[in-house]
Amino acid sequence: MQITWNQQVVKKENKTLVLDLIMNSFPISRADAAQKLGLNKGTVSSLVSELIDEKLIFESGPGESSGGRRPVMLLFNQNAGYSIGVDLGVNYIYGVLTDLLGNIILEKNTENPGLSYKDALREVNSLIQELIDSAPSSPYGIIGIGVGAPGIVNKEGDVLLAPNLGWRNVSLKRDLEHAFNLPVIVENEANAGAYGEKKFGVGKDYDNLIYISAGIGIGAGIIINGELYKGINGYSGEVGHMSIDFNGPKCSCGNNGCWELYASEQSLISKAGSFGLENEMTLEKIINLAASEDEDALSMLKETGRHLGLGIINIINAFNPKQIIIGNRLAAAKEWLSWDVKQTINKYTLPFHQTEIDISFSNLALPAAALGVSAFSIENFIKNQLQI
Amino acid sequence: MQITWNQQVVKKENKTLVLDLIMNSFPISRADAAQKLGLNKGTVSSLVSELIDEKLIFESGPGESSGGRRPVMLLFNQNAGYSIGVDLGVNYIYGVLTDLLGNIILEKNTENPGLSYKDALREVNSLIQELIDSAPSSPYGIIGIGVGAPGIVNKEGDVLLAPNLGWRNVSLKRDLEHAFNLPVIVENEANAGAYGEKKFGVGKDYDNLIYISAGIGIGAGIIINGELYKGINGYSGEVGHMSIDFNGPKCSCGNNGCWELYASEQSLISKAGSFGLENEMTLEKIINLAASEDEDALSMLKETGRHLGLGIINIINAFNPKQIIIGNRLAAAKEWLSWDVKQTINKYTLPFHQTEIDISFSNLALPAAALGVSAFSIENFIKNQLQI
DNA sequence: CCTTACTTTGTGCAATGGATAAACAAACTT
DNA sequence: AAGTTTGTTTATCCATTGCACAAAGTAAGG
Repeated sequence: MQITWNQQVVKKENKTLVLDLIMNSFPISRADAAQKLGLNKGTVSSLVSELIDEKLIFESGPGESSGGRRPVMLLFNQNAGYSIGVDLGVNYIYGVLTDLLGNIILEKNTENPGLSYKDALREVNSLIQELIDSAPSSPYGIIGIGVGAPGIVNKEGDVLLAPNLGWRNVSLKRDLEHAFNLPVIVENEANAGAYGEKKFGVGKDYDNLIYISAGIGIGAGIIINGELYKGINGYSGEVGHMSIDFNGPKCSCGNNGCWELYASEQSLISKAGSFGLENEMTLEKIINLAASEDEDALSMLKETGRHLGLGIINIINAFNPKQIIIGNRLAAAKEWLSWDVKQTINKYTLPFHQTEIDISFSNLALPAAALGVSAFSIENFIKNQLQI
Repeated sequence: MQITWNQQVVKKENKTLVLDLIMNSFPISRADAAQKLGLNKGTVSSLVSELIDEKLIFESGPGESSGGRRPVMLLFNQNAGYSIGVDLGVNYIYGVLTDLLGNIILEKNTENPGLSYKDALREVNSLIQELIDSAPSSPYGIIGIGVGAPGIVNKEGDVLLAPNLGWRNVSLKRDLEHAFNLPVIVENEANAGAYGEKKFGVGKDYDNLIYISAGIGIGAGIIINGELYKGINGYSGEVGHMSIDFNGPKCSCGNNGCWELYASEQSLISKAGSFGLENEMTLEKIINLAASEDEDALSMLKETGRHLGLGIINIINAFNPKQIIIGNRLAAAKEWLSWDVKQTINKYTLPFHQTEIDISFSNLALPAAALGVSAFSIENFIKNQLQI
């Protein structure tokens, strides 16, 4: 049995169009919406009155006249409910409570939670509970929880492997759903970041982009036609284990010369060792050294930039995206990486690709991963809400 | 102004569903179609009668009774029109005339046409004209022409660069449209092959696959959710220039250690040189040597298989597809490549990927590229036909 | 300041057209 | 003869549309 098409579907789709328009270009009048969407004024009026009944939008009062009757402006009711987004890091848990437009209402951070799944889950639960407790009252309450996790996540929301946390086959989504009785979405951290950047960050203007999450390891989130592409099982974007040197050193994954051995935070720290710098090196220390013009730090970063660029070239050749966003921890070193990344790409990419591609870095002030998963929850909620 | 939804759209979509069903599972009765699609019997009856009027389907007579009145079976009118697909190779032009189901009615081959664009275009024109002239008469006649070309093709159907033909910036689509006054589609050869395999070949059962066209160079066609993914400009799938060894030899593209320096037909022939085999080596000669158990040929092929596998691992990690199809010239050496390709992938891929992925080779009896572009033309035609 | 003509906004209502359910006729099986 | 299956017909439902219209504004002239 297939999806069939009938008038109910038409109505649902048109209602979605109207709501999307109000969400994206507010305030807007009924007449303006009708004209922009190509729908009849009456149709828009009737859909709008339903949306008002459902408390998803509201009338904000009269707008400016353009030579006739003053329009009644419509606003999306961003406080109709609240969403929670959690970025589950290796040594932190960061959570946000957002309104339905993704504006941050409240943020909470837990440093150095226990590594074991049991401990981490307890911390995540208590952080989420705090966020829930401090949410303002609203028609729909908390509409869902999104979590970004640093590992391989299947389409059922199980974390199959999170090497840096030592987790294997944990049913994170199911456990959280049981704890809170709310819709839960669990996504790979790179996918979450990709969507966060696409909705709220430097990827706002593009619908085809690839977000490179360069942290301890490297992962990628792939946005095609404005939607996350997850592959057949949800494992797409494992570009950290793309080999760029098949004669290179062994990687933990079994392959040789994986990209993340050359261009991740981990690799940068290892390079520090070979440069004879002190042990216990961190990305922050390296950046500080570079800021004070330390020659070794500068050339380590230059090399990392070149290696980042080499992998990005491979990605560009395969996907032909409109934009590449470099995010996560290494984005903090933008100032020292950017030139070498772009130079490498310009030098070694087919000329056709170069003219049109945009290479950007994340703005670290934006918690892209947490906002991305929060946005997923919001979209699910709205889709379900308009279902009938 | 956006696309808006109304009853006409509903009708068009339902009509498409009915026609698709009849195209894919024929013969089928009205009642059966209604049940399978979840549409009302009356709706199906009315859509079917329109499709019959448009000569896209016809009644083939009574079928088997299942305990009551015998059904009237419906068939897709595969002879309502004919489509042309051309595979433009480096030293051949191969064209097919197909019915609307992609069955080959006639094939024509031109060996060693002139290399210059002017010469090749003249040969292509005359081959297409011959196919047109021998098409049976039909309600819609020739419904379109598809061409697969070995090079970088943008979304406007210009061949921007075909290194092995020496073409640069030729407006192939426009020139053919002017010559025949028919809808023309020009696609990259790998994209054409991918779609051909997906529709008619070993990819029939899958909707997420990557076709590796391993010929003189290497390209890939990417099928996501049953549709060709072309990237923002149409340049996706340039995986031949994915570097698998950034310290490796220089490639003509400017990069180092590109995959096609290790795993293409060209590279295999070069390897022959380093093994001290005679000059003027060809893939066919190497295969013949391997068939007679020549040690050098066997180990050359083994190495090529391993190198093929290494690049495929990178592709799997990035895309997480359901299937990889190795096609074009090197597929002829399947017997000597298959084991090493699969072995390499098993050894070096993350275990999650391994369980579910299907690694296949093209069946060379199937002219995938020509059939793929022919299928594109057919789909365009049907989409336009149902537009009103 | 008032009047008049014109614009723009938003609602109400009949018409349109496509899907649906149910009744029904035709054709077949048991 | 009774029951089944197929395909058509008919009345009904429902969402969009176009148009009329009321409400609420602007602009210009006296």
